[in-house]
Amino acid sequence: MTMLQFPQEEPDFQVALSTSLVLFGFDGSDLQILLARSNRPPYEGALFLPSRYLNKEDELMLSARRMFEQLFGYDDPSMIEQLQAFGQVFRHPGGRVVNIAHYALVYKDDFQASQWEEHDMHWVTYHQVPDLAFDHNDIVQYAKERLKRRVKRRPVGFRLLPDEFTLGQLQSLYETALGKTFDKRNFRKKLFKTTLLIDLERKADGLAPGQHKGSQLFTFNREKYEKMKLEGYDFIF
Amino acid sequence: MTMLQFPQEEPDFQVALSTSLVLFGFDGSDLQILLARSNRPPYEGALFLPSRYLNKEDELMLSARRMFEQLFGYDDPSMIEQLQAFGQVFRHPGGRVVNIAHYALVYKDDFQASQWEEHDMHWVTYHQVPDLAFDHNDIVQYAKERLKRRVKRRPVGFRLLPDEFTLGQLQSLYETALGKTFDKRNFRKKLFKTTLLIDLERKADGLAPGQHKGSQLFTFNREKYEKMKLEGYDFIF
DNA sequence: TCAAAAGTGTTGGGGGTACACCCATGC
DNA sequence: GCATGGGTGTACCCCCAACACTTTTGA
Repeated sequence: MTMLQFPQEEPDFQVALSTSLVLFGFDGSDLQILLARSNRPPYEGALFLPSRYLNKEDELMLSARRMFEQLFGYDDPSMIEQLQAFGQVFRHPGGRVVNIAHYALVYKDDFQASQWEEHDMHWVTYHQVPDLAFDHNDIVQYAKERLKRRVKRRPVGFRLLPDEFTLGQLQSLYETALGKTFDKRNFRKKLFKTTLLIDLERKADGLAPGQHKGSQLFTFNREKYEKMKLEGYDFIF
Repeated sequence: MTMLQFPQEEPDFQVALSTSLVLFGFDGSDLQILLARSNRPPYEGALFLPSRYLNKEDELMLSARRMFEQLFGYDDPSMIEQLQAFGQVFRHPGGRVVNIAHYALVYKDDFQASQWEEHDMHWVTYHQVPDLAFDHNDIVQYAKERLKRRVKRRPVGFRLLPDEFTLGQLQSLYETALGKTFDKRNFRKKLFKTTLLIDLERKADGLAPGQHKGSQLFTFNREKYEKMKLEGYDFIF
């Protein structure tokens, strides 16, 4: 009880780990979060975050990566980040389960729609997350705050957008994630100043979701961003 | 393996949890981190963060709070924050141990020195953390980044300082935590603008550690800070 | 023709940064 | 007397915020 030394008393090897994944997606207009609905008793009908157990020998991110791969068809660990451990998890009849929550940003077109129907998975809009099972609302809340911080410091927004996007889409994404509105002219000036946008010198045909026909198309300057990351940069929104 | 549903296969109740605590302190001049040295085989001589196991029924922060109480003689959970779970922990012969790391900010005078000698605990300066056992260097690194973010957004620095402090102490703390230097005049202007400092209209007697005799003494305006927190505020350093 | 989104410049104010000298204290 | 830290004001520049109208498109 009063030990601060190694080796201490014996560890208590009776805890299980689960992972929940907060997936942020962008459908062209709106920021969304992926939820699943249980189709089996006793939780039938309940909404929750995509979740799995970890085996005791698994690396902490493994379940999140497996889920990601299952939903998207490929494995890209660079998109997944740990949030933190949540201890107030549902009481499993078998014992203590601690949830190590993760989040990831995705462009929705990558999705394997077949997976979702089978598991009754749905996107809900960022502002309309309903009551979830267990402590998953807390996790979503924490993930939103993390996203906010990330969007402020890094141009992560580009991860959510399709390769070619309009400034209207970009602004709408920033406004949702940061919870405020921007003046259109000032927003554009600020973004251009970063020199991270490449003007594709083409206009949208209006077929892609969320793109207004006639809007100028842009893409993200990845090489420049990589160089800026090496040099250290200031990007505060 | 491909389940995304509750209930899933059975959880694996064979993991143990430990907690490590990164304690940042300020001795009047320097930012420091508390380390322990093992005095028993097989880890004898190794340096590590103060750490404990969690019992399976414990709330996640409990061990961190107990350690804090043991070292300081009182329990103040508002000072402790979870960092995240670290999975690459030392291999315990008995099985998998996941470390849920926490950090806290303290003013060193609160410390119960008797506790330390018994457990061979020492403050090391922020910039001179040696090689630690297990993955504790990773945890320290993560904690430093978290501290940096917190210092930028909240006036947490005041938690580390004694009730009465000089502007020199405050600036030195900010410079260490943020890893850069500030112009003295600009630093003062910026701090005064926040109106979070109260001029005590007294000068330091030079007896308190790190205080230059003759320096003006200040204290932190807690009421104002509480009000600002409610209203939401912008404090970016 | 009407509604919704795109596109486009200027101005004023505030905040950040750069910069130098004198005073008080302790050794 | 010398070194160390304390204390003070100004000028410039950049960035941010506020602000309105015309054009294009689709319904």
